[in-house]
Amino acid sequence: MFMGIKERQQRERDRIREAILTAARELFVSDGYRNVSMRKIADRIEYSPAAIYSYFRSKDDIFFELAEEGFRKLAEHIVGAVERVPDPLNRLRQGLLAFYGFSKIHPEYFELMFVDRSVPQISQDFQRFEFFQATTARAAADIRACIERTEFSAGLDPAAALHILWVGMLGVAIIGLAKRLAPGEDPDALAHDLLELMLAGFSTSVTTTFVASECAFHAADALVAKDAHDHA
Amino acid sequence: MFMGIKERQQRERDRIREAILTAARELFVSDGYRNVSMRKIADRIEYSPAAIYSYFRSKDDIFFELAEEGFRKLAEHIVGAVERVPDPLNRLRQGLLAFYGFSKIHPEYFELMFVDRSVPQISQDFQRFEFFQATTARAAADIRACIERTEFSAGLDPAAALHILWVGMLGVAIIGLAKRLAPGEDPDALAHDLLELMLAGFSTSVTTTFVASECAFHAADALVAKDAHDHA
DNA sequence: ATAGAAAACTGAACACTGTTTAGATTATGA
DNA sequence: TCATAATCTAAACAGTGTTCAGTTTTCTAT
Repeated sequence: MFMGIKERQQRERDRIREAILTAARELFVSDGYRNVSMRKIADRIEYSPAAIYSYFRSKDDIFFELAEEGFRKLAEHIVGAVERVPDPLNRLRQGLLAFYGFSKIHPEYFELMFVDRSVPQISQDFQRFEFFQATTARAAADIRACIERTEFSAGLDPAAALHILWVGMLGVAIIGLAKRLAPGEDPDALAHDLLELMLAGFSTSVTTTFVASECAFHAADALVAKDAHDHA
Repeated sequence: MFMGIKERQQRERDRIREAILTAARELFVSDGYRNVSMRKIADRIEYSPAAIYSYFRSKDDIFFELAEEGFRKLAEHIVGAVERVPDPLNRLRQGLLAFYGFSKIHPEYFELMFVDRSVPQISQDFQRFEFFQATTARAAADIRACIERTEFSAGLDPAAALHILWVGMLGVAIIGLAKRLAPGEDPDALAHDLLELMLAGFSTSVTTTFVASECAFHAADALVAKDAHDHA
Protein backbone atom coordinates (compact mmCIF):
# COMPACT_ATOMS: atom_id res chain seq x y z
CA MET A 1 0.00 0.00 0.00
CA PHE A 2 2.43 2.68 1.20
CA MET A 3 4.95 2.74 -1.62
CA GLY A 4 7.65 4.47 0.43
CA ILE A 5 8.03 1.71 3.01
CA LYS A 6 10.09 -0.65 0.87
CA GLU A 7 12.33 2.26 -0.05
CA ARG A 8 12.73 3.36 3.54
CA GLN A 9 13.59 -0.21 4.54
CA GLN A 10 16.15 -0.36 1.80
CA ARG A 11 17.61 2.98 2.92
CA GLU A 12 17.84 1.63 6.46
CA ARG A 13 19.59 -1.49 5.21
CA ASP A 14 22.05 0.63 3.24
CA ARG A 15 22.66 2.83 6.25
CA ILE A 16 23.52 -0.14 8.48
CA ARG A 17 25.61 -1.70 5.75
CA GLU A 18 27.53 1.54 5.52
CA ALA A 19 27.90 1.67 9.30
CA ILE A 20 29.45 -1.80 9.23
CA LEU A 21 31.89 -0.72 6.53
CA THR A 22 32.75 2.46 8.42
CA ALA A 23 33.41 0.53 11.62
CA ALA A 24 35.52 -1.99 9.73
CA ARG A 25 37.42 0.78 7.94
CA GLU A 26 38.21 2.63 11.16
CA LEU A 27 39.47 -0.51 12.90
CA PHE A 28 41.31 -1.52 9.75
CA VAL A 29 43.15 1.79 9.40
CA SER A 30 44.02 2.21 13.07
CA ASP A 31 44.69 -1.36 14.19
CA GLY A 32 45.70 -3.00 10.93
CA TYR A 33 43.50 -5.33 8.95
CA ARG A 34 44.85 -8.35 10.77
CA ASN A 35 43.29 -7.02 13.97
CA VAL A 36 39.79 -6.43 12.71
CA SER A 37 37.33 -8.95 14.09
CA MET A 38 33.63 -9.39 13.53
CA ARG A 39 33.06 -8.96 17.26
CA LYS A 40 34.93 -5.64 17.31
CA ILE A 41 32.92 -4.39 14.35
CA ALA A 42 29.72 -5.55 16.05
CA ASP A 43 30.71 -3.71 19.24
CA ARG A 44 31.20 -0.47 17.34
CA ILE A 45 27.82 -0.55 15.63
CA GLU A 46 26.16 -1.91 18.79
CA TYR A 47 24.79 -5.01 17.13
CA SER A 48 25.47 -8.66 17.81
CA PRO A 49 28.17 -10.28 15.66
CA ALA A 50 25.58 -12.48 14.00
CA ALA A 51 23.68 -9.48 12.68
CA ILE A 52 26.54 -8.55 10.36
CA TYR A 53 25.97 -11.77 8.45
CA SER A 54 22.68 -10.53 7.05
CA TYR A 55 24.58 -7.64 5.44
CA PHE A 56 27.79 -9.41 4.36
CA ARG A 57 28.23 -13.05 3.48
CA SER A 58 31.58 -13.23 5.27
CA LYS A 59 34.39 -11.20 6.74
CA ASP A 60 36.22 -11.53 3.43
CA ASP A 61 33.34 -9.78 1.67
CA ILE A 62 33.82 -6.77 3.91
CA PHE A 63 37.52 -6.69 3.12
CA PHE A 64 36.85 -7.08 -0.56
CA GLU A 65 34.67 -3.99 -0.44
CA LEU A 66 37.42 -2.13 1.44
CA ALA A 67 39.88 -3.19 -1.24
CA GLU A 68 37.60 -1.74 -3.90
CA GLU A 69 37.56 1.43 -1.88
CA GLY A 70 41.35 1.34 -1.81
CA PHE A 71 41.54 1.07 -5.59
CA ARG A 72 39.29 4.10 -5.94
CA LYS A 73 41.44 6.01 -3.44
CA LEU A 74 44.60 5.01 -5.29
CA ALA A 75 43.20 6.08 -8.65
CA GLU A 76 42.22 9.45 -7.19
CA HIS A 77 45.62 9.83 -5.56
CA ILE A 78 47.47 9.15 -8.80
CA VAL A 79 45.19 11.36 -10.88
CA GLY A 80 45.68 14.16 -8.35
CA ALA A 81 49.44 13.79 -8.66
CA VAL A 82 49.61 13.88 -12.45
CA GLU A 83 46.74 16.10 -13.58
CA ARG A 84 48.85 19.26 -13.76
CA VAL A 85 51.92 17.63 -15.25
CA PRO A 86 52.01 18.31 -19.01
CA ASP A 87 55.09 16.32 -20.03
CA PRO A 88 54.35 12.61 -20.65
CA LEU A 89 57.62 11.37 -19.18
CA ASN A 90 57.22 13.50 -16.08
CA ARG A 91 53.60 12.48 -15.78
CA LEU A 92 54.62 8.85 -15.88
CA ARG A 93 57.28 9.54 -13.28
CA GLN A 94 54.93 11.38 -10.95
CA GLY A 95 52.24 8.75 -11.38
CA LEU A 96 54.58 5.94 -10.42
CA LEU A 97 55.96 7.89 -7.48
CA ALA A 98 52.37 8.54 -6.40
CA PHE A 99 51.71 4.80 -6.58
CA TYR A 100 54.65 4.23 -4.27
CA GLY A 101 53.59 7.17 -2.08
CA PHE A 102 50.16 5.63 -1.63
CA SER A 103 51.80 2.67 0.12
CA LYS A 104 53.08 5.08 2.76
CA ILE A 105 49.88 7.09 3.22
CA HIS A 106 47.60 4.05 3.29
CA PRO A 107 49.78 1.07 4.19
CA GLU A 108 46.83 -1.04 5.29
CA TYR A 109 44.91 -0.46 2.07
CA PHE A 110 48.04 -1.08 0.05
CA GLU A 111 48.84 -4.37 1.67
CA LEU A 112 45.28 -5.56 1.32
CA MET A 113 45.23 -4.58 -2.36
CA PHE A 114 48.60 -5.78 -3.58
CA VAL A 115 50.23 -8.14 -1.09
CA ASP A 116 47.72 -9.99 1.01
CA ARG A 117 46.61 -13.48 0.15
CA SER A 118 44.10 -14.04 2.93
CA VAL A 119 41.22 -12.60 0.88
CA PRO A 120 41.33 -14.78 -2.23
CA GLN A 121 38.68 -12.78 -4.03
CA ILE A 122 41.07 -9.84 -4.32
CA SER A 123 43.64 -11.95 -6.13
CA GLN A 124 40.96 -13.54 -8.24
CA ASP A 125 39.16 -10.40 -9.33
CA PHE A 126 42.30 -8.32 -9.37
CA GLN A 127 42.14 -7.44 -13.05
CA ARG A 128 38.51 -6.45 -12.84
CA PHE A 129 38.98 -3.44 -10.60
CA GLU A 130 38.13 -0.39 -12.65
CA PHE A 131 41.33 1.18 -11.39
CA PHE A 132 43.10 -0.66 -14.17
CA GLN A 133 40.73 0.29 -16.89
CA ALA A 134 41.21 4.02 -16.33
CA THR A 135 44.54 4.68 -14.66
CA THR A 136 46.67 2.19 -16.56
CA ALA A 137 45.20 3.38 -19.84
CA ARG A 138 46.52 6.88 -19.22
CA ALA A 139 49.90 5.61 -18.14
CA ALA A 140 50.20 3.42 -21.23
CA ALA A 141 49.33 6.44 -23.37
CA ASP A 142 52.14 8.38 -21.73
CA ILE A 143 54.58 5.58 -22.51
CA ARG A 144 53.43 5.65 -26.12
CA ALA A 145 54.03 9.38 -26.19
CA CYS A 146 57.54 8.86 -24.81
CA ILE A 147 58.25 6.36 -27.56
CA GLU A 148 57.02 8.78 -30.21
CA ARG A 149 59.23 11.51 -28.77
CA THR A 150 62.14 9.03 -28.93
CA GLU A 151 62.58 9.37 -25.16
CA PHE A 152 61.93 5.64 -24.98
CA SER A 153 63.24 2.93 -27.25
CA ALA A 154 61.10 2.27 -30.35
CA GLY A 155 60.54 -1.46 -29.93
CA LEU A 156 58.82 -1.03 -26.59
CA ASP A 157 55.41 -2.55 -25.85
CA PRO A 158 53.64 0.14 -23.77
CA ALA A 159 51.49 -2.35 -21.86
CA ALA A 160 54.46 -4.56 -21.00
CA ALA A 161 56.60 -1.56 -20.11
CA LEU A 162 53.96 -0.26 -17.73
CA HIS A 163 53.69 -3.63 -16.10
CA ILE A 164 57.44 -3.67 -15.51
CA LEU A 165 57.49 -0.17 -14.04
CA TRP A 166 54.55 -1.01 -11.82
CA VAL A 167 56.16 -4.17 -10.51
CA GLY A 168 59.37 -2.36 -9.73
CA MET A 169 57.60 0.26 -7.65
CA LEU A 170 55.62 -2.47 -5.95
CA GLY A 171 58.87 -4.03 -4.81
CA VAL A 172 60.04 -0.82 -3.15
CA ALA A 173 56.68 -0.27 -1.55
CA ILE A 174 56.76 -3.71 -0.02
CA ILE A 175 60.23 -3.61 1.49
CA GLY A 176 59.10 -0.34 3.07
CA LEU A 177 55.92 -1.88 4.45
CA ALA A 178 57.52 -5.13 5.54
CA LYS A 179 60.38 -3.16 7.09
CA ARG A 180 63.09 -5.12 5.35
CA LEU A 181 65.46 -2.16 5.37
CA ALA A 182 68.04 -1.17 7.97
CA PRO A 183 67.01 1.65 10.30
CA GLY A 184 69.01 4.35 8.50
CA GLU A 185 67.96 3.36 4.99
CA ASP A 186 65.45 5.48 3.11
CA PRO A 187 62.90 3.65 0.97
CA ASP A 188 62.00 6.96 -0.73
CA ALA A 189 65.51 7.29 -2.12
CA LEU A 190 65.34 3.67 -3.22
CA ALA A 191 62.03 4.32 -4.99
CA HIS A 192 63.52 7.33 -6.73
CA ASP A 193 66.65 5.49 -7.83
CA LEU A 194 64.83 2.42 -9.09
CA LEU A 195 62.38 4.54 -11.06
CA GLU A 196 65.12 6.60 -12.69
CA LEU A 197 67.05 3.44 -13.43
CA MET A 198 64.08 1.86 -15.17
CA LEU A 199 63.27 5.01 -17.13
CA ALA A 200 66.91 5.26 -18.19
CA GLY A 201 66.78 1.64 -19.25
CA PHE A 202 63.79 2.31 -21.49
CA SER A 203 65.80 4.87 -23.43
CA THR A 204 68.22 2.10 -24.43
CA SER A 205 67.03 -0.59 -26.81
CA VAL A 206 65.74 -3.19 -24.35
CA THR A 207 63.39 -5.84 -25.65
CA THR A 208 60.37 -7.11 -23.78
CA THR A 209 59.37 -10.74 -23.77
CA PHE A 210 56.53 -10.19 -21.34
CA VAL A 211 53.03 -10.12 -22.80
CA ALA A 212 50.52 -8.13 -20.81
CA SER A 213 47.08 -9.69 -20.81
CA GLU A 214 44.30 -8.45 -23.03
CA CYS A 215 41.76 -7.94 -20.31
CA ALA A 216 43.75 -5.46 -18.29
CA PHE A 217 46.39 -3.43 -20.04
CA HIS A 218 45.51 -3.81 -23.68
CA ALA A 219 41.83 -3.38 -23.01
CA ALA A 220 42.86 -0.15 -21.37
CA ASP A 221 44.47 0.92 -24.63
CA ALA A 222 41.14 0.65 -26.37
CA LEU A 223 39.62 2.82 -23.70
CA VAL A 224 42.18 5.56 -24.32
CA ALA A 225 41.65 5.31 -28.06
CA LYS A 226 37.96 5.82 -27.44
CA ASP A 227 38.80 8.72 -25.14
CA ALA A 228 40.90 10.38 -27.85
CA HIS A 229 38.11 9.79 -30.35
CA ASP A 230 35.56 11.40 -28.01
CA HIS A 231 37.67 14.51 -27.63
CA ALA A 232 38.27 14.82 -31.38
CA MET B 1 77.90 -39.76 39.11
CA PHE B 2 77.01 -40.94 35.63
CA MET B 3 78.49 -38.14 33.52
CA GLY B 4 76.63 -39.19 30.36
CA ILE B 5 73.14 -38.59 31.72
CA LYS B 6 73.12 -34.81 31.34
CA GLU B 7 74.44 -35.21 27.82
CA ARG B 8 71.83 -37.83 26.97
CA GLN B 9 69.12 -35.56 28.37
CA GLN B 10 70.41 -32.69 26.29
CA ARG B 11 70.48 -34.92 23.20
CA GLU B 12 66.89 -35.91 23.91
CA ARG B 13 65.91 -32.27 24.26
CA ASP B 14 67.60 -31.46 20.97
CA ARG B 15 65.90 -34.40 19.29
CA ILE B 16 62.45 -33.27 20.40
CA ARG B 17 63.21 -29.68 19.51
CA GLU B 18 64.16 -30.86 16.05
CA ALA B 19 60.99 -32.97 15.83
CA ILE B 20 58.94 -29.87 16.58
CA LEU B 21 60.74 -27.92 13.87
CA THR B 22 60.30 -30.78 11.40
CA ALA B 23 56.59 -31.02 12.11
CA ALA B 24 56.24 -27.26 11.79
CA ARG B 25 58.24 -27.25 8.56
CA GLU B 26 56.16 -29.99 6.99
CA LEU B 27 52.87 -28.31 7.87
CA PHE B 28 54.30 -24.96 6.82
CA VAL B 29 55.41 -26.16 3.39
CA SER B 30 52.28 -28.17 2.59
CA ASP B 31 49.51 -26.11 4.21
CA GLY B 32 51.07 -22.64 4.17
CA TYR B 33 52.44 -20.93 7.22
CA ARG B 34 49.10 -19.33 7.98
CA ASN B 35 47.66 -22.79 8.60
CA VAL B 36 50.25 -24.06 11.04
CA SER B 37 48.88 -24.24 14.56
CA MET B 38 50.49 -25.30 17.80
CA ARG B 39 47.87 -28.01 18.16
CA LYS B 40 48.63 -29.44 14.71
CA ILE B 41 52.34 -29.48 15.50
CA ALA B 42 51.59 -31.13 18.84
CA ASP B 43 49.45 -33.78 17.11
CA ARG B 44 52.29 -34.64 14.73
CA ILE B 45 54.87 -35.15 17.44
CA GLU B 46 52.30 -36.82 19.70
CA TYR B 47 52.74 -34.37 22.54
CA SER B 48 50.33 -32.00 24.17
CA PRO B 49 50.36 -28.41 22.83
CA ALA B 50 51.68 -27.12 26.15
CA ALA B 51 54.80 -29.30 25.89
CA ILE B 52 56.05 -27.27 22.94
CA TYR B 53 56.36 -24.23 25.18
CA SER B 54 59.26 -25.78 27.06
CA TYR B 55 61.18 -25.94 23.78
CA PHE B 56 60.10 -22.67 22.15
CA ARG B 57 59.04 -19.48 23.88
CA SER B 58 56.27 -18.87 21.36
CA LYS B 59 54.95 -19.81 17.95
CA ASP B 60 56.82 -16.84 16.51
CA ASP B 61 60.09 -18.31 17.75
CA ILE B 62 59.45 -21.44 15.70
CA PHE B 63 58.77 -19.35 12.62
CA PHE B 64 61.83 -17.26 13.22
CA GLU B 65 63.92 -20.41 13.20
CA LEU B 66 62.22 -21.51 9.97
CA ALA B 67 63.02 -18.11 8.47
CA GLU B 68 66.68 -18.59 9.36
CA GLU B 69 66.48 -21.95 7.63
CA GLY B 70 64.98 -20.19 4.63
CA PHE B 71 67.86 -17.74 4.44
CA ARG B 72 70.33 -20.61 4.50
CA LYS B 73 68.38 -22.37 1.76
CA LEU B 74 68.26 -19.20 -0.32
CA ALA B 75 71.99 -18.60 0.05
CA GLU B 76 72.67 -22.18 -1.06
CA HIS B 77 70.27 -21.84 -3.97
CA ILE B 78 71.94 -18.66 -5.20
CA VAL B 79 75.45 -19.97 -4.74
CA GLY B 80 74.47 -23.12 -6.66
CA ALA B 81 73.19 -20.99 -9.51
CA VAL B 82 76.24 -18.77 -9.85
CA GLU B 83 79.22 -20.93 -8.88
CA ARG B 84 80.02 -22.01 -12.42
CA VAL B 85 79.37 -18.64 -14.04
CA PRO B 86 82.70 -16.91 -14.67
CA ASP B 87 81.49 -13.57 -16.06
CA PRO B 88 80.60 -11.01 -13.32
CA LEU B 89 77.64 -9.55 -15.21
CA ASN B 90 76.22 -12.98 -15.99
CA ARG B 91 76.85 -14.09 -12.44
CA LEU B 92 74.92 -11.10 -11.17
CA ARG B 93 72.14 -11.90 -13.61
CA GLN B 94 71.94 -15.55 -12.65
CA GLY B 95 72.08 -14.72 -8.97
CA LEU B 96 69.18 -12.32 -9.19
CA LEU B 97 67.17 -14.73 -11.31
CA ALA B 98 67.90 -17.42 -8.73
CA PHE B 99 66.60 -15.09 -6.02
CA TYR B 100 63.38 -14.70 -7.99
CA GLY B 101 63.32 -18.44 -8.72
CA PHE B 102 63.50 -19.21 -5.03
CA SER B 103 60.16 -17.47 -4.57
CA LYS B 104 58.63 -20.08 -6.89
CA ILE B 105 60.34 -23.15 -5.43
CA HIS B 106 59.74 -22.15 -1.81
CA PRO B 107 56.87 -19.66 -1.81
CA GLU B 108 56.11 -20.21 1.87
CA TYR B 109 59.68 -19.60 2.95
CA PHE B 110 59.91 -16.59 0.68
CA GLU B 111 56.80 -14.95 2.00
CA LEU B 112 57.87 -15.55 5.57
CA MET B 113 61.31 -14.12 4.89
CA PHE B 114 60.53 -11.07 2.79
CA VAL B 115 56.87 -10.15 2.96
CA ASP B 116 55.22 -11.27 6.14
CA ARG B 117 54.77 -8.90 9.06
CA SER B 118 53.17 -11.29 11.55
CA VAL B 119 56.55 -12.39 12.95
CA PRO B 120 58.05 -9.04 14.01
CA GLN B 121 61.40 -10.57 14.90
CA ILE B 122 62.08 -11.31 11.24
CA SER B 123 61.65 -7.65 10.30
CA GLN B 124 63.63 -6.57 13.32
CA ASP B 125 66.60 -8.86 12.90
CA PHE B 126 66.42 -8.83 9.13
CA GLN B 127 69.86 -7.34 8.58
CA ARG B 128 71.49 -9.79 10.95
CA PHE B 129 70.84 -12.93 8.91
CA GLU B 130 74.19 -14.19 7.74
CA PHE B 131 72.69 -14.52 4.27
CA PHE B 132 73.46 -10.86 3.83
CA GLN B 133 76.98 -11.03 5.07
CA ALA B 134 78.02 -13.63 2.53
CA THR B 135 75.75 -13.54 -0.51
CA THR B 136 75.39 -9.79 -0.88
CA ALA B 137 79.12 -9.35 -0.50
CA ARG B 138 79.73 -11.49 -3.57
CA ALA B 139 77.02 -9.73 -5.55
CA ALA B 140 78.44 -6.32 -4.65
CA ALA B 141 81.86 -7.52 -5.78
CA ASP B 142 80.37 -8.52 -9.13
CA ILE B 143 78.85 -5.07 -9.51
CA ARG B 144 82.24 -3.53 -8.77
CA ALA B 145 83.75 -5.76 -11.44
CA CYS B 146 81.11 -4.62 -13.93
CA ILE B 147 81.97 -1.01 -13.18
CA GLU B 148 85.67 -1.68 -13.69
CA ARG B 149 84.92 -3.37 -17.01
CA THR B 150 82.86 -0.27 -17.95
CA GLU B 151 79.80 -2.50 -18.34
CA PHE B 152 78.20 -0.37 -15.65
CA SER B 153 78.35 3.40 -15.24
CA ALA B 154 81.33 4.67 -13.26
CA GLY B 155 79.51 6.71 -10.62
CA LEU B 156 77.61 3.69 -9.31
CA ASP B 157 77.60 2.76 -5.63
CA PRO B 158 77.75 -1.07 -5.66
CA ALA B 159 75.87 -1.46 -2.38
CA ALA B 160 73.07 0.87 -3.47
CA ALA B 161 72.92 -0.71 -6.93
CA LEU B 162 72.56 -4.17 -5.43
CA HIS B 163 69.80 -2.95 -3.17
CA ILE B 164 67.94 -1.57 -6.16
CA LEU B 165 68.30 -4.77 -8.17
CA TRP B 166 67.20 -6.82 -5.21
CA VAL B 167 64.11 -4.70 -4.61
CA GLY B 168 63.13 -4.92 -8.25
CA MET B 169 63.25 -8.71 -8.23
CA LEU B 170 61.37 -8.75 -4.95
CA GLY B 171 58.54 -6.87 -6.65
CA VAL B 172 58.21 -9.49 -9.40
CA ALA B 173 58.39 -12.31 -6.89
CA ILE B 174 55.57 -10.83 -4.90
CA ILE B 175 53.11 -10.22 -7.73
CA GLY B 176 53.75 -13.85 -8.61
CA LEU B 177 53.07 -15.04 -5.08
CA ALA B 178 50.13 -12.73 -4.44
CA LYS B 179 48.72 -13.71 -7.85
CA ARG B 180 48.27 -10.13 -9.02
CA LEU B 181 48.70 -11.07 -12.65
CA ALA B 182 46.10 -12.08 -15.21
CA PRO B 183 45.84 -15.83 -15.90
CA GLY B 184 47.80 -15.70 -19.17
CA GLU B 185 50.59 -13.46 -17.91
CA ASP B 186 53.97 -14.96 -17.18
CA PRO B 187 55.84 -13.62 -14.14
CA ASP B 188 59.04 -15.29 -15.40
CA ALA B 189 59.05 -13.12 -18.51
CA LEU B 190 58.37 -10.11 -16.32
CA ALA B 191 61.31 -11.01 -14.09
CA HIS B 192 63.54 -11.38 -17.12
CA ASP B 193 62.46 -8.07 -18.65
CA LEU B 194 62.75 -6.08 -15.44
CA LEU B 195 66.20 -7.49 -14.75
CA GLU B 196 67.47 -6.70 -18.25
CA LEU B 197 65.94 -3.25 -18.02
CA MET B 198 67.73 -2.51 -14.77
CA LEU B 199 71.03 -3.89 -16.02
CA ALA B 200 70.68 -1.81 -19.18
CA GLY B 201 69.96 1.21 -17.01
CA PHE B 202 73.17 0.71 -15.08
CA SER B 203 75.16 1.01 -18.28
CA THR B 204 73.83 4.55 -18.70
CA SER B 205 74.98 7.21 -16.27
CA VAL B 206 72.28 6.95 -13.64
CA THR B 207 73.00 8.45 -10.24
CA THR B 208 72.01 6.85 -6.95
CA THR B 209 70.74 8.88 -4.02
CA PHE B 210 70.05 5.81 -1.92
CA VAL B 211 72.54 5.07 0.83
CA ALA B 212 72.74 1.42 1.82
CA SER B 213 73.28 0.95 5.52
CA GLU B 214 76.67 0.13 6.99
CA CYS B 215 75.56 -2.92 8.91
CA ALA B 216 74.30 -4.88 5.95
CA PHE B 217 75.72 -4.13 2.56
CA HIS B 218 78.85 -2.16 3.34
CA ALA B 219 79.80 -4.49 6.13
CA ALA B 220 79.59 -7.21 3.49
CA ASP B 221 82.16 -5.31 1.45
CA ALA B 222 84.60 -5.61 4.31
CA LEU B 223 83.94 -9.33 4.40
CA VAL B 224 84.81 -9.70 0.74
CA ALA B 225 87.96 -7.64 1.21
CA LYS B 226 88.94 -10.01 4.00
CA ASP B 227 88.10 -12.94 1.74
CA ALA B 228 90.35 -11.61 -1.02
CA HIS B 229 93.11 -11.05 1.54
CA ASP B 230 92.80 -14.62 2.83
CA HIS B 231 93.12 -16.06 -0.66
CA ALA B 232 96.16 -13.90 -1.45
C1' DA C 1 -7.56 -3.47 16.13
C1' DT C 2 -5.78 -8.02 15.35
C1' DA C 3 -3.97 -12.22 13.43
C1' DG C 4 -0.45 -13.85 10.40
C1' DA C 5 3.67 -13.35 7.84
C1' DA C 6 8.10 -11.55 7.16
C1' DA C 7 12.11 -9.35 8.37
C1' DA C 8 15.62 -8.29 11.84
C1' DC C 9 18.22 -9.34 15.54
C1' DT C 10 20.26 -12.05 19.49
C1' DG C 11 22.26 -15.78 22.67
C1' DA C 12 24.42 -19.64 22.58
C1' DA C 13 26.97 -22.79 20.60
C1' DC C 14 30.75 -25.06 17.45
C1' DA C 15 35.26 -25.59 16.19
C1' DC C 16 39.09 -23.30 16.03
C1' DT C 17 43.40 -20.14 17.64
C1' DG C 18 47.94 -19.03 21.07
C1' DT C 19 49.11 -19.30 25.66
C1' DT C 20 49.22 -20.12 30.86
C1' DT C 21 48.95 -22.72 35.04
C1' DA C 22 48.32 -26.18 38.41
C1' DG C 23 49.00 -30.72 38.94
C1' DA C 24 50.39 -35.43 37.73
C1' DT C 25 53.95 -38.35 36.03
C1' DT C 26 58.51 -39.80 35.37
C1' DA C 27 63.47 -39.80 35.98
C1' DT C 28 67.46 -38.63 38.72
C1' DG C 29 70.69 -38.20 42.82
C1' DA C 30 71.78 -39.13 47.66
C1' DT D 1 63.86 -45.50 49.54
C1' DC D 2 62.88 -40.64 49.38
C1' DA D 3 63.27 -35.98 47.98
C1' DT D 4 64.24 -33.31 44.07
C1' DA D 5 64.21 -32.02 39.61
C1' DA D 6 62.68 -32.47 34.92
C1' DT D 7 58.91 -33.33 31.93
C1' DC D 8 54.52 -33.59 30.26
C1' DT D 9 49.36 -33.03 30.41
C1' DA D 10 44.42 -31.53 31.30
C1' DA D 11 41.98 -27.74 31.72
C1' DA D 12 41.16 -23.29 31.31
C1' DC D 13 41.30 -18.27 29.39
C1' DA D 14 40.42 -15.14 26.01
C1' DG D 15 40.13 -14.69 21.52
C1' DT D 16 38.68 -15.94 16.35
C1' DG D 17 34.81 -16.72 12.14
C1' DT D 18 30.50 -18.64 11.58
C1' DT D 19 25.85 -20.94 12.21
C1' DC D 20 21.33 -21.60 13.91
C1' DA D 21 17.25 -21.87 16.81
C1' DG D 22 14.44 -18.75 18.73
C1' DT D 23 12.83 -14.20 20.04
C1' DT D 24 11.57 -9.59 19.07
C1' DT D 25 10.16 -6.19 16.01
C1' DT D 26 7.94 -4.53 11.85
C1' DC D 27 4.86 -4.76 8.22
C1' DT D 28 0.63 -6.47 5.61
C1' DA D 29 -4.02 -7.73 5.12
C1' DT D 30 -8.24 -8.65 6.96
